[in-house]
Amino acid sequence: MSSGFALGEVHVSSSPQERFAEYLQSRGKRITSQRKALVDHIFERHDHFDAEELIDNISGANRENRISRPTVYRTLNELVEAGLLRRFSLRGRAVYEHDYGYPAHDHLHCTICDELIEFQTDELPRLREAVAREHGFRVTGHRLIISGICRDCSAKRHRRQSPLDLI
Amino acid sequence: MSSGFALGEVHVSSSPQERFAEYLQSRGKRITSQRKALVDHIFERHDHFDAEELIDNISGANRENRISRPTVYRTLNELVEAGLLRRFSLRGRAVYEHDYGYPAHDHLHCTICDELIEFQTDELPRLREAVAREHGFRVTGHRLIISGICRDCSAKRHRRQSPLDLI
DNA sequence: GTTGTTGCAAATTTTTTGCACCCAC
DNA sequence: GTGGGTGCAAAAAATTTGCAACAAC
Repeated sequence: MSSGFALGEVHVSSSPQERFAEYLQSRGKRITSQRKALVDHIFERHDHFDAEELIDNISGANRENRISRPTVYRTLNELVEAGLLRRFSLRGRAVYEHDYGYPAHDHLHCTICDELIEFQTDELPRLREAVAREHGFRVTGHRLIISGICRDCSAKRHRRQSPLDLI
Repeated sequence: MSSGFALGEVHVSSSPQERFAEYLQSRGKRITSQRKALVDHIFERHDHFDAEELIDNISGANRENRISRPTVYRTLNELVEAGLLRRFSLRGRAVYEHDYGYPAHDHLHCTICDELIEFQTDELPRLREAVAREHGFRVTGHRLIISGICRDCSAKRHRRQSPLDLI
């Protein structure tokens, strides 16, 4: 997926690359090859990942143009700030997912295989607002994770589940 | 609040101390002064805390009978396993709350003052089951955190909110 | 007395930071 | 050319573990 940072183009429904470029420019930050490579890589496919995974994948793909661990962490923070990624915490470590061009959704988390399954319901926004109104709370977001055992793991084993349920 | 580990008593609606004692016994684990002190201290009042807070409080109260950091962590894990505490993650570190004698509830999290406000709704369990059924998922729990700005912080400042929204 | 527990120190894991060199603007 | 970025190594923060002394059973 080649994708330059086309700037000065249409400002409607831009790509994540363009959005990130706008964000960087608006802050006087620079568009570097590392940041380009990371955004491209991250938005090539939709799924959940953590910093370690990203570092491994990037290093595996571009052996000579590898990106350092600190830079990956710094860029992930910028992408969250830019509103392109969402971050949450699972088993005590940060997990990221696209927050761009993807409908709001929540997750089922299998405590056995660690898989995240997305689901969507229109009841949440309603509930969110109702609760917030009751408490004079100004909502900016929410995070719902339903934990349990997925269909596959239920079928595979009938052993005890992991005691480590750090959501 | 004095509270021994009265064993062999009624098995209905026992205290957290009793419940923990039962848990320990059932696993061949031992009832030690440290574990007693921790359970007593934790269930003296209802609120949210993290490991560091607990260590500070315990050390402040019992200067001579202080409890080491590793023991606090180990006991917290046991209390979670025993079903007496729930653990989740906020801003990248583990937060605990009672899961005993306290109705199921969820949280509003103020990203400014970091306060947790509890709320309760009977819609969640319904929603949870509906979603789970749809995905062949066996639910063991859930975690909903609605983030935003609480009434007080809204009143106090009209500045920007914290960019660090690691839920 | 046996076996699990504690405290210490050290290791691990995840993430951040200081700094000299480098590169986008 | 200049100010922000990168990579390195090292620090920080949170949590876990190995082990010898110790205490509950």
